[in-house]
Amino acid sequence: MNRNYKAVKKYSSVKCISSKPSEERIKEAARKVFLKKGFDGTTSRDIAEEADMNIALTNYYFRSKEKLFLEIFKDLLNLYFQNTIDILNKDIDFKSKIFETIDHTYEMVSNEPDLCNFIVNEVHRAPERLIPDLNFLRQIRRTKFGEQLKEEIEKGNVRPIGIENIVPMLCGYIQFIFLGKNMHMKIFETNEEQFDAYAKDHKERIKEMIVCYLYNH
Amino acid sequence: MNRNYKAVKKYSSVKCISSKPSEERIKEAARKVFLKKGFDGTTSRDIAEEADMNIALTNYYFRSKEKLFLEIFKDLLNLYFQNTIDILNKDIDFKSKIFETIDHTYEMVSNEPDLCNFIVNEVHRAPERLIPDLNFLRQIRRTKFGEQLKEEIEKGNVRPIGIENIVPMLCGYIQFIFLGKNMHMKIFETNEEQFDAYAKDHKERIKEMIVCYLYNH
DNA sequence: TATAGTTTTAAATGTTTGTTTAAATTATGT
DNA sequence: ACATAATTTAAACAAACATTTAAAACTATA
Repeated sequence: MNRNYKAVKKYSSVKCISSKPSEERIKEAARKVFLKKGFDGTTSRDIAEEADMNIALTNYYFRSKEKLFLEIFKDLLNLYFQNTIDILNKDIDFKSKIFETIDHTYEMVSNEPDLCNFIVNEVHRAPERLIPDLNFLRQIRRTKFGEQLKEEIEKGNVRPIGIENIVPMLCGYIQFIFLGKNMHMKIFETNEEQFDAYAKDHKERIKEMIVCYLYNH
Repeated sequence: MNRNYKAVKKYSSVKCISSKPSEERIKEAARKVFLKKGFDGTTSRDIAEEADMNIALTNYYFRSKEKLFLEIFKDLLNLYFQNTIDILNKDIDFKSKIFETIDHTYEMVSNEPDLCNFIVNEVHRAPERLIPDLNFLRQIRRTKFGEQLKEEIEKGNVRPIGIENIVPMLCGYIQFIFLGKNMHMKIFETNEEQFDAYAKDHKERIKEMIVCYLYNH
């Protein structure tokens, strides 16, 4: 008997294709459970149960819970950052880019409500997990948006401000609203629908506030 | 033998005084570990080790890990909200109150760097834990600051905005900066000292931004 | 259809988990 | 000093944990 066929990648990729559905099902289940419960709160059995598969398969395909987590984490880190970086590099004017970045962040956290909490918490608990993706993350420091910002400041249109201050404004402020969603709903006794309306309104306020701050100096 | 003397509170409080140091030591250790690792990431043995005490004592004094957590959680929820509520009820003018609230939030998260992440994450994972403290939390909806805001809006000084929109601006925006501290330090390759300077600068920007937004309409 | 390659399974591995036990120790009131 | 109450201890508990095993069940192909 030879275990870890898949894990050690001993055989041709052609053969592996046949295993794709199972491997994919585990990843999808793991993604779902990790997002909801975090690494510490998730057990291998949770994942197997969610995927409706034998417990041994998670280790057969991914060798360990940690390695499976790191694959999911990498994907989710991409989902969290990649589109934003792309928008910041787009060929549109400065102010539109501000609005689009805020809108995109709002859409992202609306569509994947646990993503923010997951990323923020897992990075906080174990920041060393970021190291393999550091080069990817550092892209945020060198975007077309950064050049545009510099231009606008030099022209005197926009007040002096660094990229490290403005990006959290575009991405973080609306994220915080969703990070504290449950808290907000309890305090203000609202349901999901009412919260969504509130968040949407708040998003527009953030846009106006940032523009107001940048252009009035 | 009679176990759970302390836990079931069968005997006079005079006797219990002698146990205070131990009970307190466990609470302090638990607070420290829970803050750092969260509920799921903390084991009873972590706490006992941190307190340098026998494992059985956590259950002797608090009956279960869950009950011990809920005591800590209650305290930390208070630390997270009480002072802010007090400031919002203070007898100072509207704009000073805005600045003081932001400054206080900044001090709070500086002094207890894990507090924000802890509250945000634990409430997200198990919002039902808030229920015993709901009345306390709802105080935020009825503060002197709310009345002052209404006045300022009626006078036409400040743009129309609800308490549910303005309080997250005062508390949440600076919190987000600290929630993503590790992420920020990795992306921008800064050390603790540099991050603190950045956060302090950003705090002042938030103040100016909010005032700019509220008073220019 | 025989065979080798691959996937899935039930069962077991040794740890670690939260919690409990009963005995040993310390403190208290008289 | 003594009896009783309270605290602390080492050891054990069953359950849950991540992971591994070896055999069984598939699948592809020659």
